[in-house]
Amino acid sequence: MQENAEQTLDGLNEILRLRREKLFEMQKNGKNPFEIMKYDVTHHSGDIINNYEELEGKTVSVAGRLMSKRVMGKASFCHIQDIQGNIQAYVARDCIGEESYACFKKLDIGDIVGVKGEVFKTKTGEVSIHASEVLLLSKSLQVLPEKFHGLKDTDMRYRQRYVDLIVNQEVKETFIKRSKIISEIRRYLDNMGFIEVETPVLVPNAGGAAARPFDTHYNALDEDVHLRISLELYLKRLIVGGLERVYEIGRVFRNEGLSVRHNPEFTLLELYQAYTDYHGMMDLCENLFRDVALKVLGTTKITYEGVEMDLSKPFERLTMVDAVRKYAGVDFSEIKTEEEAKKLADQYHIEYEDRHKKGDILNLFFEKFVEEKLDQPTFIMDHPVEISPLAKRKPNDPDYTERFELFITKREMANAFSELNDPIDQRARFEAQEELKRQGDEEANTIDEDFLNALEHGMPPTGGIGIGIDRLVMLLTGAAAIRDVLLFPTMKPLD
RNA sequence: GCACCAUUAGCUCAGAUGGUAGAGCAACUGACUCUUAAUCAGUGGGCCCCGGGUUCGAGUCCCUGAUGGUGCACCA
Repeated sequence: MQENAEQTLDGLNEILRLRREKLFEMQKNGKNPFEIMKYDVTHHSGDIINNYEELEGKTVSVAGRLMSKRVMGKASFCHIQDIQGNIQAYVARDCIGEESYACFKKLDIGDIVGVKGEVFKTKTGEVSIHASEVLLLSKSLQVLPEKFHGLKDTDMRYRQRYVDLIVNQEVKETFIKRSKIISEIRRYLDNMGFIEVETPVLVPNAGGAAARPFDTHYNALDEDVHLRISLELYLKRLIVGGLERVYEIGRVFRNEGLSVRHNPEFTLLELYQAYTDYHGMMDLCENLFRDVALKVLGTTKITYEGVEMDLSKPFERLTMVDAVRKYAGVDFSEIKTEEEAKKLADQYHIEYEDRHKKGDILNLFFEKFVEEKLDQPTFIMDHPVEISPLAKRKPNDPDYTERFELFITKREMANAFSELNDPIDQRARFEAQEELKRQGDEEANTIDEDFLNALEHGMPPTGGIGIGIDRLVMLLTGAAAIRDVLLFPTMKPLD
């Protein structure tokens, strides 16, 4: 077996060949690093550095990746990297023995090692471990990127995230922060009496949002199925079922383009709360953003791409009609018909399609003139009914709905409604969506009969909200691209 | 899907006007018992993204294609 392995050396470049040869040499001498089963780790790097007073002179053992090595004859320094960061070790021949020191000198950057020794400070004041033992725990056969410039090539950073995580510390911090954000959200909602649920990913009817789904086939039932595009319709069924407060943090899939803020699979939080409305959702959303920022960052003041904001200040609340009036100078409250709206769109050189109605035109004005202005946290409220097939109408203005979207740094961060619970109106809205689909709108919803059946059993008045977790993480970590907050973003295969 | 830009050593990058492919780090050999982008001396390392074309000659110019980045479109 080893002979086979050695034959594979032929095509390799010099550096890779040498590392494999080192490994085979060790294996021949009965020191196969891959036979090491465990190592007794007593401390992590950061704990030692932060608790130096207490640990000085004590013996500790750490384990991690060898990130640097400076050999000065019979004594050396190296850095070991673990989950918390780096710690220096001082390795002297006279302390670990001649044979061990010879092994140490053969270690490569990237090897996994265990170091045991006393905690001390060097002349220059760096907290270090005075090694009494250095063990190779696993061999690295690949070469890490250069220590000073690191790995910059975005293609390789995303495809080989493990390397990115090893050499770019801020990447590791981003993903640790992402994890904290999600656990703080869970803690916040759990404390409010929400229960976390899981609903189907493979669905016969991909509804609850305007998006093209991924299609696949379930062989055992010989049925075409889709990957979900939202969580909405199943969570509302649970409100009908009496669970009162539910949420799900889950992956959804939309068969659409990639961009700096779009990935075909992304993480959505949706929650539904019985006996409240979209005002309740606005308060909840605002408080949630604030609380998470405070817990994870220790402050509500953040800067994203040069935009400073303080999440502790009340978020601006503006209806879509008011926003268009404010930023485009166009007053849709005076527009009564589709014809008037389209004439206005012509004047402002806004392109629309035949099937667009008054509310669609208002939304086009919003997208063209308002979105780009919404840097500070702003709730845009009361969307037209045409673009809100799952939201309750405003009782005194049935062309509009009790809906809001939260915008921060020009990006939609959340979308919420007073949930439509009238099954007859809901059926009519679905039918309008199906008509749009017939007219060529590939993102329109289709009728979900079982969901309608659920509504017919009676759904309490309910507020619901969806929050894009990836974009929230981008905001709180300062990440410029969604790919920087996804461990393994979607990439085109190389072959 | 469209436009523009990029792709050169393991990594980060140079390579005017077409004329034998370069640096730093990493690696290898040697020296060195408090270094830290260690230092000093020496050595090796390349399908210049793939494929065509122009040319006496292409990393460089032209055309296909691949992958990535940015913007647009779609969308959250």
